[in-house]
Amino acid sequence: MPDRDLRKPNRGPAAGPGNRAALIAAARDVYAADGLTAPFSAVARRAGVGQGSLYRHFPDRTALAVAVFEENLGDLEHFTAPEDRTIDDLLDRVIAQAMVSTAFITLLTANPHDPRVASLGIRFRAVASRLLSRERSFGHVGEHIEVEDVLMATGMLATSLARAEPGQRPEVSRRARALFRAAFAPR
Amino acid sequence: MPDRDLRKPNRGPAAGPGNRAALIAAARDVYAADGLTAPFSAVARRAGVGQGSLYRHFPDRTALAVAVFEENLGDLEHFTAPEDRTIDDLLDRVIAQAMVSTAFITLLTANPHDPRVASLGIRFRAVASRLLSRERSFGHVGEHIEVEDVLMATGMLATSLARAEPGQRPEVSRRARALFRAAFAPR
DNA sequence: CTAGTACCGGACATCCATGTCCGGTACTAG
DNA sequence: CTAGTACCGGACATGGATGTCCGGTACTAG
Repeated sequence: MPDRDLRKPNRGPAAGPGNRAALIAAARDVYAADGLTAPFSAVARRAGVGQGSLYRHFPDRTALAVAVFEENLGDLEHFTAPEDRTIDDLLDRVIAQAMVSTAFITLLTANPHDPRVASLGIRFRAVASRLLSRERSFGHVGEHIEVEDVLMATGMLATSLARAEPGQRPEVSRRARALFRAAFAPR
Repeated sequence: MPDRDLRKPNRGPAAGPGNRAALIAAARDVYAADGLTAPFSAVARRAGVGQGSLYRHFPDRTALAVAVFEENLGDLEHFTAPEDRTIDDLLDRVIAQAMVSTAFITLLTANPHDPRVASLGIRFRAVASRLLSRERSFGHVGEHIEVEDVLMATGMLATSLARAEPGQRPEVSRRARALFRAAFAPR
């Protein structure tokens, strides 16, 4: 993608629909660097786009965040598609995503009421549910474990990672993983 | 405590050191209602005290928060003092405090770097450590569990409660408790 | 009573994020 | 070439939080 000419203050409609993609990419960076609560306008600045274009494409921050993390959810769905995936794998993948940015789970847990966010939450729940029912049928997971437990675990895991210093994250995830593995094990 | 005469805009030094206590009490209410990030000035308003007095007694929000939650920590220390207290009891007490306000754990986990907060954290850790070593000696807790695991569990527990709707908190705490009990059990 | 002191309350200046609005530009059609 | 359109960038008005500053009041000492 060649840089657009930034010398003139106003470049007109030439920027085209690429602006939307640029905003999403910029938002991903900004969220990773400063968290989900970073100033909305910082996204526009990072994208090299005017405030107006930002609000034209995304009326509020949730709209943008959902657009960004749609992609994360797609990754999770795709990753857990194979028949032999486990809850452990899911946790791994969540950790991997959280290493880059914890904003996704922050979004899911911070305001699950918003319908747009809720739809992501439902899809995430479906992923967890599918993995859980299969693992239970194999006896790899205790009968007493419910989907809510898996959701709680992923939420706690990601939240802990979000809070931890980046340098501490491997240690945190290791510890949390051990804790939840023990908790999920058949009695 | 009789209400002070609020008709005149300025009451002079008569208010005395009672202002400090009033601010701490007000802060406790405000934190419980709106969380730790409530406007600092809201505390002054709630206490019926001027902005000036607020900043005179507490140069920044951390100073006030530490003063407020000193009391919570004292409660935990006192509660876990008897010889027969367990980690389960500690979790219970944390839950009980979190039902009223989750701001305490929010403070501990949100900025553990501040030396004033860190000193609270160290005392909390001491409480957990004492309980853990005793329970391990009884074989009530797995040998593989370390203090960090207990701290992580309390942090996760309180954070989950903080995020949950107040109506959902009993359910959340029940579920989280079950999870951690299983995780801590001897193998 | 009077002068001095210590402390109080709240106005206010400052800063930052938000969301709107508009002059201006690039493209399109005729 | 010209007129019209769609869209862009960034200035700006607004609102809220923060921390400072000062006129004023209650108490104390002489």
